[in-house]
Amino acid sequence: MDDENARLAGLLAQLRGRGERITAARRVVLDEIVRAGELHLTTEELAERVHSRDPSIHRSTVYRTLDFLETCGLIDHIHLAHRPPTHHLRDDRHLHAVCERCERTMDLPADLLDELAGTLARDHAFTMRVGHFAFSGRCQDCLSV
Amino acid sequence: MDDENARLAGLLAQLRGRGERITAARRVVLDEIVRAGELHLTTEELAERVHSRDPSIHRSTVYRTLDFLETCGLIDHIHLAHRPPTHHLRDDRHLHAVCERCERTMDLPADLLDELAGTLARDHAFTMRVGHFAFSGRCQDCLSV
DNA sequence: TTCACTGCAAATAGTTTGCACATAG
DNA sequence: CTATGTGCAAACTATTTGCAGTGAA
Repeated sequence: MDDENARLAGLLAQLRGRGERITAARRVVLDEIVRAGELHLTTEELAERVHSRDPSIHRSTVYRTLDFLETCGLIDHIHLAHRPPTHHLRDDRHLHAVCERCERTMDLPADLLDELAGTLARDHAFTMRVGHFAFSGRCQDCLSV
Repeated sequence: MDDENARLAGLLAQLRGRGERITAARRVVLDEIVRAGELHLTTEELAERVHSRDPSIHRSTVYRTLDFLETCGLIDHIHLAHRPPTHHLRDDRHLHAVCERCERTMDLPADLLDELAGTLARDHAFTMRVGHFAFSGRCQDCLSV
């Protein structure tokens, strides 16, 4: 996908613009996150993909790189149900709901939380970071079980 | 507190009513959860309190007991920010917001999510389990930092 | 008396860290 | 050249499990 290559190039440009170094690890990790798209990959899953592309990149480097990219504001992590956190580009703005029984994840429009975010800000002086946690509950199929 | 003793007695009665055994571990774990009230104790924190009251109760038993009590419907766990899950009585119905910077937890009324829960059920066939995750964001003091 | 519950030790999953070496700029 | 990033091994935190023995009903 040319689209993905362009996206990667843009992200690397952001790093360069901030005066950060571009290393093999950062390039490959970012690339895998771009390629993963709407998949929700955990750190271990990303590490595995990264490692299969470049076996010299150590798992601990992937952990450090993800921290770094998040600090730089390029990516975010999100908690889906009871598995380790997953990572995605920060500009992917949508919400998630996970069925606590079948573990199926569904994507939801980000504006569902707009009103609640407003209420929290107005009445409780709390600025919500939308989307950091998934909603937990039951999908239709699992409701009666 | 007589109130807390009564609450404990009621919970034990529920177990007995279901035909479950009442053991020392179950008694002490439930008692500590009742006494903890609005504190949000992790499994390890509970295990420590339980152990200091009865050193013969092993940490792994506390894990198993918490699972058991949740399966029975007496307690729930909730994810507050980036620490291990915390436990509370199921009939404690309120929401939480955690500041991602100072880690302070604030309690919020449960009805804040009523409308969203309705929308999810109506438009997305998803029945939300309210309160399983805390909101993440920034409290007023940390907003500008 | 019987079977569910528990203690213990060991295994597992996920993540972090110290340090010496490698490398981007 | 030099500070920053990385590999590696080891530590650490949270949790689970197999098994043999204990105790609630």
